[in-house]
Amino acid sequence: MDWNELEKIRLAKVEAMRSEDIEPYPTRSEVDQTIKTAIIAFEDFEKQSEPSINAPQAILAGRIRSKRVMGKLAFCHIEDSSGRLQLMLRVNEIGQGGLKEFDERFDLGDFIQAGGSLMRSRTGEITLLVSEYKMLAKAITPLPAAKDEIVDGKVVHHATLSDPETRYRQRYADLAVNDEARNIFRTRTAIIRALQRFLDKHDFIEVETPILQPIYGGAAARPFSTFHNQLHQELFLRISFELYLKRLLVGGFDRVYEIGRDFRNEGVSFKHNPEFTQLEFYMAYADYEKIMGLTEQMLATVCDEVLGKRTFIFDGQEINMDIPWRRVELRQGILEATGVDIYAYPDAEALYQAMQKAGLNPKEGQPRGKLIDSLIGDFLEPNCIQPTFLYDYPRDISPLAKNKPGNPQIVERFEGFVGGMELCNAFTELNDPLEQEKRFAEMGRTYDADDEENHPMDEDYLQAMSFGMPPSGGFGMGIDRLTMLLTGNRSIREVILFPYLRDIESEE
RNA sequence: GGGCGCGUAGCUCAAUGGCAGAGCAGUAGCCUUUUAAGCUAUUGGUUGAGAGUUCGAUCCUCUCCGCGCUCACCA
Repeated sequence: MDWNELEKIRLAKVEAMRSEDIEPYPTRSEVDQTIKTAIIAFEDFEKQSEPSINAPQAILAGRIRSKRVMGKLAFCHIEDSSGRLQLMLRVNEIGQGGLKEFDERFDLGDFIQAGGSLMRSRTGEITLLVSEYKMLAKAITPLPAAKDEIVDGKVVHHATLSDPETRYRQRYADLAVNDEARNIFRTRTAIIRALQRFLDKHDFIEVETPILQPIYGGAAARPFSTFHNQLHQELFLRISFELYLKRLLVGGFDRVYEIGRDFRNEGVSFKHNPEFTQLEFYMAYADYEKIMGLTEQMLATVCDEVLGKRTFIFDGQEINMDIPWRRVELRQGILEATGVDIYAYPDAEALYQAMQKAGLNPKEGQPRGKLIDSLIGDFLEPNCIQPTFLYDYPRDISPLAKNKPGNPQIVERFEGFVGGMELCNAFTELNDPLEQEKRFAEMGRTYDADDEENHPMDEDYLQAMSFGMPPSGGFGMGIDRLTMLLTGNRSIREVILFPYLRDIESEE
């Protein structure tokens, strides 16, 4: 490794410690509690009507985040994942040598273990008066944070790491230094737990299905492909879980869900990561109406449990997740927004002409479904700031959804929009194997033969359907998007620990 | 992939076609209740990479790399 000047100075400190038989990376620590438990213990001690003479003792460990040495006395703050605490080191307890050692060998970013008794400093801050300490792990590279200040209990950063590229590439440094970043991922975990609790409570079971698949499907997207060396077989990374989860409905699991990673070989942007996390669930004997209700309930519950309230701010707007959501029939929504009645134009050419007449600048050569998709994206989605369901979709873009009785052109499908973003997608599942086979074939005709979004015919899936699948409702939702909403982030990179970034060309 | 913008010390940022600066961090001191500690002194740069214009380029031009925003594709 190439070390810079600051790092060489710290390496010299490591050498100096080793030369005195002090291990800068000891194998074990004698920590006996977290910072949080120590603070609580001290507060309890103070509350006693007749305080015992001896203040609570603690051996704590954490990363040094600030350091103030003044002659015969030093303060520093250490941080573990439970919180932050001030240490006070005095020659009275640790001697001249002990303080000098701390001053000369310990830097911001180092992990330290400190034992002593808890007290309050003159300014009233709970502080560990240190009687013994040791290095737990020396940091060679300085953390990028300059300094933090605590104002009214809130940490204020001064010139901290803010360059987005460095924050994503060196997420460890970002997390070590930026509390807000850590909180985003705590929230993300809390969201997933809340979803699992909700679904578990509703008698769903969580399952795992293959990520490597011989045939991809369940969504319109280009896959990543890979190769099994020994089997000499091309495999795809899944683009959805749908087809496998529905096989489980055939198998007799009436309520299943999976939370996991999907992979789509598409453009990368602040909205799109090549791998992203989805929740899909399938519920036997439910239809899309029932799923709509469950969706409202589920997301309201997640808000309650994660945020403690139903409202949050996203992109400057307060969003209210109370039940019920606004419901807009797709045809009606498009008619009101653009004046185009999609039911009046049953094929791509007619719809294209109508859109052109309405001055909407449609793209040429698109199948009808894609044209309708673009109407949704351009004219409906941006206006769905408050939670909204669009429902009843054209069958062209929904090959796995069931027809609405009495209207063969429409399927029972809805999408949920929040904050101007598509959040979820659900439908009454098509369970007629013959109809499904027809739909797969239709897709093959609709798209060019070389269109990678073409749904490959999945014979085994049809085989499964032919055993009989109960009438069911299915649901899919982007966890990253939900996290973006609930943490108020417009960029997906803020809510993925290690977002995809281009390789930096090595300078060899 | 297209368009626009950005890239300067470890971090956050200045600056100028003429010797590249500040705060914090670092280093050496002083300092026994600080918390952006303070005071004194001080180190630190291939200005993203490469080429061009120029007496002289960090600045102007071009190419490349990366990031951000945006459009396209999608979730």
